[in-house]
Amino acid sequence: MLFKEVPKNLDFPEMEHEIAGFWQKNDIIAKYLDKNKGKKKWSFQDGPITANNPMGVHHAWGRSYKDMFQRYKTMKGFEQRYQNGFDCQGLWVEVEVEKELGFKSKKDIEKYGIDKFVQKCRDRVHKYSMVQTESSVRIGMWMDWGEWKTSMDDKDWMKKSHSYYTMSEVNNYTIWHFLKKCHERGFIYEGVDVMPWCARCGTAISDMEIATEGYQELTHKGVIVRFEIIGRENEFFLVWTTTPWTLTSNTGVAVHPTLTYVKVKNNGVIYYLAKALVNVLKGEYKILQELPGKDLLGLIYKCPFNYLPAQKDVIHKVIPWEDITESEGTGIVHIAPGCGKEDFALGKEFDLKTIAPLDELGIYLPGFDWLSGKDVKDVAQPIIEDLDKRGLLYNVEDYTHRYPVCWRCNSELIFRLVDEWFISMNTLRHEIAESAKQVERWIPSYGLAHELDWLKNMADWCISKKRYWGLALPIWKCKCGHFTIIGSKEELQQRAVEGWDEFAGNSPHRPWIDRIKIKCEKCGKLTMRIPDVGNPWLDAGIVPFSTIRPPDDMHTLDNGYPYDKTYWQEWFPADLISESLPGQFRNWFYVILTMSTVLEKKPPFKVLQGYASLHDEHGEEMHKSKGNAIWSDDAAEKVGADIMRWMFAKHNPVQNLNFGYGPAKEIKRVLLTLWNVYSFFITYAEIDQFNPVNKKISESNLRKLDKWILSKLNSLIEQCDKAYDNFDLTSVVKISEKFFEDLSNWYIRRSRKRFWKSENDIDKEAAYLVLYECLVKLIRIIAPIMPFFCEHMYQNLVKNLDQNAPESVHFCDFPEPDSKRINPTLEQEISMTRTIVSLGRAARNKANMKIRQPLASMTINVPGECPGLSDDAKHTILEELNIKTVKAIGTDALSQVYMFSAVPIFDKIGPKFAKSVNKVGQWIKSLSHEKIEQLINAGSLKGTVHGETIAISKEDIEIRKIEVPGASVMIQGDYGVSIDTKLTQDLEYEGLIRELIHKTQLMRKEANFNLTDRIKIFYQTDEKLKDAITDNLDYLKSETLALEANEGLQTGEIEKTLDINGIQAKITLQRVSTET
RNA sequence: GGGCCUAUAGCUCAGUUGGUUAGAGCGCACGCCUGAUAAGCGUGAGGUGAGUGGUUCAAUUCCACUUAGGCCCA
Repeated sequence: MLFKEVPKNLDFPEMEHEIAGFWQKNDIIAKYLDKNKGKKKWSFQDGPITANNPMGVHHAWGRSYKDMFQRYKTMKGFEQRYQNGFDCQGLWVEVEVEKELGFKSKKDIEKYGIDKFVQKCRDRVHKYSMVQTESSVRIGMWMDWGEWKTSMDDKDWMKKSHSYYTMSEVNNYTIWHFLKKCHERGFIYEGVDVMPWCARCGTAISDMEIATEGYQELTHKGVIVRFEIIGRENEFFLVWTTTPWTLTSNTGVAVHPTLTYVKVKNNGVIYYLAKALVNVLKGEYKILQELPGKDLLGLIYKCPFNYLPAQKDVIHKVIPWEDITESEGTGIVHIAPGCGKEDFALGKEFDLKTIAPLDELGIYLPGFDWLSGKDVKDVAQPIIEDLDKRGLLYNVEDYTHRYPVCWRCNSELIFRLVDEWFISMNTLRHEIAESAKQVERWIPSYGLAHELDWLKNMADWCISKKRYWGLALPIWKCKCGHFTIIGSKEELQQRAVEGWDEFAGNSPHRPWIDRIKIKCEKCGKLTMRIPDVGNPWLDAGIVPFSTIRPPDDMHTLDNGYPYDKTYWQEWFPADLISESLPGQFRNWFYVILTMSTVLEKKPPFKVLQGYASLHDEHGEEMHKSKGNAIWSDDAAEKVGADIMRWMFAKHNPVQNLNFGYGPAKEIKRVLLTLWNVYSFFITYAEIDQFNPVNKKISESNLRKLDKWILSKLNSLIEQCDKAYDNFDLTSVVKISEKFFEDLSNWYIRRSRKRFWKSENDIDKEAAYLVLYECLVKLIRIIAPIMPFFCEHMYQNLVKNLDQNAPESVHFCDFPEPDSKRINPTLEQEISMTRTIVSLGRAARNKANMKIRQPLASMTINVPGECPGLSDDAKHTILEELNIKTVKAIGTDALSQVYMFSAVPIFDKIGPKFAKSVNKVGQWIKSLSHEKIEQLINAGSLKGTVHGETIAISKEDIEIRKIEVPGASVMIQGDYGVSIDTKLTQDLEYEGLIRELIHKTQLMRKEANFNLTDRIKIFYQTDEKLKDAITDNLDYLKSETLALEANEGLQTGEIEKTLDINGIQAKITLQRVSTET
């Protein structure tokens, strides 16, 4: 056996497991990683995946891109780092561990012990990084994984894995270095701000984190409250809010200075509100006065909760605010600077008092009377009742709006005044924008505009989190107010006055790091580290600096940035990053640009390739809670990794991808075309014992068809190379699929007889060699996209025969196109031939003439500039269409098959002929072809209708072309085909015989005869078919392998009554001999 | 309110120096092939290219505005 037999229908997952076994057994991945050592470098920077859960199909999408780009560059001979990265620290891991342990709040964590909790977080990362590595390998992602199946109590597991981990010492200390640089430029400050806050997690949620799923449609109480104006009797502001709990901290109201407000009398009371919003009033009202908002400025009022101790001595003012809209509420906006972001900013600007009512778990602080100690979640209704009791409630209604929720635990966020640490973006934002502009290419190109928009609008970066598992912010703050930022482990050791011994040997995490005390530079007192941990985007943002270090020594502090930049410089900046678009402009892209700008004043990547979101097959977002999420492993086992990868690559990355098993089936069908080609080749090459080793394609033996497919093949190589180089996988897939189609539906279909014939001549060998060439080149083109499938074919087609060939298709170079083979003229000729054939089929379809019925002749119309049809092309067309001759070919060949007919345009002839219009219309319809030609040539035509002479012009009629009887015509552009549908007796008889042969073959199959069994045919039918059989007896016998065909009835293996083009025929088949 | 993206067949989407007649897959209908066969192939129907205006000899393509949807920000 030359080749391994291949199954007719490919089971992708099964094949992939077999190939994965082969790779493992022969250490293929390691050899692949080594292949280009010492050659020119191409640098890919992996954005870390959070090692917190199994991989979803959305991860598989992105990771497939990363793998495909790197594989292509490997085939092009570049040395790469193949470094994968895991994101480890942050709230998302904590939340999962809390769930595991059944914790409800931060108190549970403190009770459990921070050290144990942190260890649990570490373990989770360890576990899921292994799970994700396995899933990545399953989908064919070849990275430098190192040793990754480590036991949970292996202390060195992180070193054994070659992936980077953002919780590593190296990563954390490099962030310290960055923060110190920021501090040296004065960017770091501790600020008070109102932040979105999750009371369950007990932490601020940064702007960056309120992502798409950070909002939910929620219903709250919208209340309208009366604010009594001081110094004006019986006059009130009407103020609307959806967060009654914030009324306790109200210190002002805002009006739009130029909008029109009204003073109205309603139920005997005077109210103020925006004119456009008077429909909120209940009952009758009378407008007493219209006034611009600015006329209300300077008034003071009684806050509804002025009895609370926290409100003591507060003056409540009216202030201007231009962002007020007339779309909802009352146009007078309640301002609580301690409970809202804009409120806080306005409060600062207009010197309002700030009252912060809640502690970090959302409980009212002392000073709020009956509310103190109550949970903010539970106070809306009591507050409304309290207001009502005191006569201050004007109205209350349900109000549904999009409201921010915690993106991890789904709790409603509140806005809370907090002390957090920030990096100021005042000057930095411009520098980052400059870096962004230096990026060579954003794919898609709108990326730069998008990033710049974010940079223009973003707030200062809040880097602190009041949590446990994360970067220990290296900030030691003294009671005197001074703070110190430590930039490295070394510096920490030098500065440590207490606690170093306890800390040494641990990673720079809580709680160990918190033991260390240093001396305040200013007052000399011992100071503690602030308890906050870092925002996790610090962790991911530093990786262009912290992770580019010698792969055999990833964890030594001083052999990489910033101590020893030798290795780092060879790989920085990255040639490519590839990540999901929607969130990353304000996340990863933003933070790596920021950190790189501070550290190196330039962008850390040259090209960014981004992609949209993955949805389910109905276009819905995937959520675990919704039940429509799909794990990568499940998808791989169900449809196969290569099918997923092909689907991913085919998709336009800017669009959301709808992933599902339905779409996967479509992909499989396309790939089965290629599989069928391969399986066809194997089947026949095996029969003929065709061995391509040491054989070369000889130009002189090639047919036109061979030259054509070789031209297509080399165009394909050229175009795919270009597309890959452009990171445009969509094009690679689309033009490859077109090639599968050309190869299968034209090259093989037209070449079948060459493979079937019994003699092994040079023509047959040429066909084998050409098909072989196409297959082995093709698999090298698409190997980066379908590593398993291509490996399978490679092993069977190449390695199986040639021990000197590279061990794996993934060690092969990307094919070089042979431009001499590319022949556009030939490609055009075949394309023309195929167009004509398809028109011929359409014409047959229209006339209801199946291919089996031979026809006498056809006429072909071709465009003027076309060089005419070669004999070869003509022959192909006739054979494909089962037609005897071509009657005419030319630019005007179809003129004879059409007749003109005219249809009156009544709009035109109506006014001309008034009452006789119907008669004229009939006359027009009856005009002959020749008369219409006259009309066309002369522009007008005279005639007699009911004794009257009339004249019509060209414009009065619509000219239609109709086919002459006996022809069926199809036109497409300048191409046209007319087939002669008239049947002579010979043609009819031949058609009958072919129908009979076809049905006899079906009977042979049904009777389970072997392909080579000889038979006898007995028939009983009418005269016409009998004549037809007599006339074509030899043909019938040779096609059906019949020794005899006789009239009469006999018993046999199978007997049937057939319908042969409407003629009944009783047929019996007898088997005469059988070969085994 | 500002920025970005999108709008093409029932569905999912292609379509560039602006140029005859806007394409594909799926689905649907009809059919072909029967030596790749629990496969393969073809043909057909289906479009006022979201709307309006502009630039141009010519606009799905360029520009402006409007509408609808999506994303980001305020």
